Amino acid sequence: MDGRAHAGGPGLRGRFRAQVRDEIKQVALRQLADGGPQALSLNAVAKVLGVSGPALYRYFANRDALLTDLVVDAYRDLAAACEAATAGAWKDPADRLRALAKAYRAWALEEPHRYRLLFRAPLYGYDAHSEPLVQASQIAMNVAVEVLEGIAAEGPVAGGELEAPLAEWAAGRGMPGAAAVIAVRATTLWARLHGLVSLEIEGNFASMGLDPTPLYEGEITNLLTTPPA
Amino acid sequence: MDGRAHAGGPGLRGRFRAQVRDEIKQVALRQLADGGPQALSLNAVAKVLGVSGPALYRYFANRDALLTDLVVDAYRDLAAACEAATAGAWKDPADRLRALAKAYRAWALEEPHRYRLLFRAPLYGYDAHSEPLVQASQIAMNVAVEVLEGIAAEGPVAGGELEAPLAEWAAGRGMPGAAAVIAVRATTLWARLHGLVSLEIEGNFASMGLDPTPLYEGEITNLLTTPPA
DNA sequence: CGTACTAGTTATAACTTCTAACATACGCAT
DNA sequence: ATGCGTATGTTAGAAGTTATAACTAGTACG
Repeated sequence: MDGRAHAGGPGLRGRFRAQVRDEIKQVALRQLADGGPQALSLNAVAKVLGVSGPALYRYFANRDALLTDLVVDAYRDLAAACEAATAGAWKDPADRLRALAKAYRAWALEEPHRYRLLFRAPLYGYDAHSEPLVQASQIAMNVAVEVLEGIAAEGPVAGGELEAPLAEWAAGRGMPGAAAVIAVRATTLWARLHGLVSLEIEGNFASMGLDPTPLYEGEITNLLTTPPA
Repeated sequence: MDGRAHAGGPGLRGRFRAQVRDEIKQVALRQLADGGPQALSLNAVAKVLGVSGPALYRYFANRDALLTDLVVDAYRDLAAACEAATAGAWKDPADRLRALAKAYRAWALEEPHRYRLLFRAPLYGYDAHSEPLVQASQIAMNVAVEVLEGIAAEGPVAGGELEAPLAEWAAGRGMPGAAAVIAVRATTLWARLHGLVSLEIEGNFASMGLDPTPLYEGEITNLLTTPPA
């Protein structure tokens, strides 16, 4: 309880700590890229970094903590990529939605191991969505919501059974203005994109010898012409 | 190279072998149910079965071989459940499609660990879809194709860019009659179901506090009213 | 009835995660 | 400038994993 600065603070030591954490995650990502989550070994990471085994436990409580951190980072990265692709001014909001879908797919294809990480129950023993993970996943949803809001604010105001819980959810996220319709469309969009991307990166389309690009276009067009709600 | 019967044949020894393999898989599934693929340990399985460690290697080449077997079984089970739910005579083929979606979702919710197994790259080092796995996954597709064939044989004959490869794929599967439209709809159906189911079993909907049932209904209805192609 | 093959055993190597006990070195406040 | 205290790294080791090797016992089949 003395006035000394601890490692969590912004002191020199804290900065070094953050830097090492990043280095560890970088190496871990490389190991994860070839071999999947199974192949991520703290020991191997330590060896690459030139330190010996248990040193890493000063930076991450355990292997799962490192994985969870990677998941959160991945959610942020995906959301950032989608935001970047949809930023700026757009004549046709429909084009903006298409750009969002394209960016989502592109990110997943570029780093399939990280995308896979997102949807694997992060800690099989724990609650599937512990707090930080829920928050991280919502970042991605926010982008979808924002893009869809620009498309059809004039859409049907919805009277479906989903309205109540979705309106509540929207309110809880600080966007009480967002109608339930938007939320329905956002989740539908997310589910469609995830379905296609997931099948694509697992090779299910490739094994059938077909390029799924038209399927993506079809789903987006469908969402634009006959939106749910 | 003598005339003796080997363990693979239908002899007494072969039957015993098959039975033990099944027992192993059963115990493995139980371990997999709580703890995920990470928690599946051959040693632990052996201990449960009352045999000691390396004995299991007489029945499965390695841990991944066992996992692959479980994946194939899961594909067959899922397909069987969908077939059973759509068997018999149906007045309205649309209802049959709804029954298919319901069965697909129900199976996944009943055994999320097995569903997760399906879409996890089975052997990270190998080709994502080695031959037996591709075959197994096609079983599930066949059900979707068959159901969709009954719905709108009169649908638009499709002139999209997907027609050529899909027709080829259909022909290669011994259903040259199936138009490319059907294949497009089948893959779209599969992707939509998988997207929703995947988000549901990972808790993404639950974390938002909403029941995705209407989303399923919406997607199926949409597929019926404005089918892709 | 004997042979050849199978199914089990133990021992062992090379890994893994993670804890404990200990040494060092460095930043911070005095 | 100097020393305290913390953070960081080290080695040792426990308990677990996959997987191989060498060996033993049993049994189905010709």
